[in-house]
Amino acid sequence: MADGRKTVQTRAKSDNDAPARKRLPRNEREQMIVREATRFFAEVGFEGQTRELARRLGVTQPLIFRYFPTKEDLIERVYQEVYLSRWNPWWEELLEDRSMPLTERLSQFYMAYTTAIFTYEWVRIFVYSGLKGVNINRRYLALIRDRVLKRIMTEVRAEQNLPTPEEIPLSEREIELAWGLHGGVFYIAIRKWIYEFETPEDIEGVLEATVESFVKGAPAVMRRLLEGDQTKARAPGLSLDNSTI
Amino acid sequence: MADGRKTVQTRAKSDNDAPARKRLPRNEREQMIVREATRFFAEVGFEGQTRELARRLGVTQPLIFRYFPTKEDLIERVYQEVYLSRWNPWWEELLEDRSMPLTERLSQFYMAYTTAIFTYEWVRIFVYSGLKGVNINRRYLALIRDRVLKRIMTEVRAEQNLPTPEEIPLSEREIELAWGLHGGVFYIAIRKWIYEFETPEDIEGVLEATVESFVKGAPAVMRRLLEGDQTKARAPGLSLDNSTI
DNA sequence: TATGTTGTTTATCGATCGATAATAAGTCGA
DNA sequence: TCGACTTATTATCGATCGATAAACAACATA
Repeated sequence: MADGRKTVQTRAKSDNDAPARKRLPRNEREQMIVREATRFFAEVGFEGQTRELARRLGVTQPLIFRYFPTKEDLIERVYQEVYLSRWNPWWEELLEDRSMPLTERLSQFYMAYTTAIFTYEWVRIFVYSGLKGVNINRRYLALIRDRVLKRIMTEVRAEQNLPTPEEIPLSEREIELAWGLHGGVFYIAIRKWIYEFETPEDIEGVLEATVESFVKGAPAVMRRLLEGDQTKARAPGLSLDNSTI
Repeated sequence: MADGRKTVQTRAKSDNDAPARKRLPRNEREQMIVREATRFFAEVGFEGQTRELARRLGVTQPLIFRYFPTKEDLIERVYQEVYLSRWNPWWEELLEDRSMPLTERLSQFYMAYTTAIFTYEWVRIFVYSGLKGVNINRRYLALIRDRVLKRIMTEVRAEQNLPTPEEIPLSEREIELAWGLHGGVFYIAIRKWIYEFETPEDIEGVLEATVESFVKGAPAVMRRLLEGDQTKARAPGLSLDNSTI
């Protein structure tokens, strides 16, 4: 197996599109490794073997360890590559731009958000690192909660002329309503990248419908919650309440 | 390492609660292995090593292979253990029991559903097998779509006196609305078991609020969709439409 | 108590893992 | 063109993996 390949080994595996590869500048080779490692670990998980990664790179396995002291260091770098600076501060401004209808804002936000992070690499590495128990995930969810969900619920309250969070703090139940929206959206990515199940080709239309349903459904629940009905009793005549006609 | 432990090895690891263990009946030992393997693989993934599993069981590693020819066979058995017959046919009847308000039905369904499958083992093994590309996940999601989501949307249509699926088939967009609800609910389990993030202690209340929001929000979107407005144009005056007052 | 059956352990194999050291080869400035 | 520097490969180590075979020990039966 190591016999007939020796002469060919100065080139890439010969079956692939990989170009000639010898002796790249340090930065270039490093980026190449990180990029391929990201794809590789996203596909097979962090137990993926350095030899297989090297094979995909068209280099030998010890070379990886000339760029990253340990495999764990490489993984850490992959985390940075995936998570770092995919967050767009403009999203937060967008959500509270009241010159625009709330439905429009939410649709635009989720279009921008999903466009940014609904990728094979991001979603799978996020789930893999979550299963592994890495801290990044908890920090990220806290970010979502504080910068997105709380903003959304604040805007829904404003839209309905309900008390501001300064007057009456957002309840856990209200945050959970927003989690319902956000989770429903993210579950599209899970269906696609984790379970490889069918997903709509027209994401934009689905997001708009989901957002519209949320904006029309959540306020009624919030009003009920804010009116002090914290019990588990269903409000009577509930199914009548939404027949606006 | 194999020295001082020899005499102690007839008992369990001695630091744990594991009782004396020698010479169990075949069935009993087999069940014990499957149960511990389920917990073990749910925790560390299917790359978890048979030696560590054996250590947790308080037996030697080769013993596992006297009950399961290969590790893959054991994993297959774990799949069965986790997925098999956790489906309750009564759920389907519940969803279409029109003597009950729809909100009530959906709340009861999701309470029953989450009680049945929101466990550490189920959720994590489901995600692990999904990442692995196992077929079970796609089959399961198809089950959810056909037996749950389509039923839900059929009932929402009936509630709103909209055409039945026999008259006008359910559109992909409507199914996606239901996926939004379902995904939002399942995301609670993901937050808890995959990301180890905070989740509400009062699941029932959250489910009721989420369901109520869905039942009040989805019909408006569906009416718009069924009235032929399939374009991406937002309906004018949308944010006014839901102010029922 | 002797004996056959079967659950369990001991010992070990071959493959594969991350990682290291030594060597080869490409590149650039003098 | 030659030597210093850097990139990359070869060869290999020690640990660990799933799996096998042989020896051991508990239990039922006579």
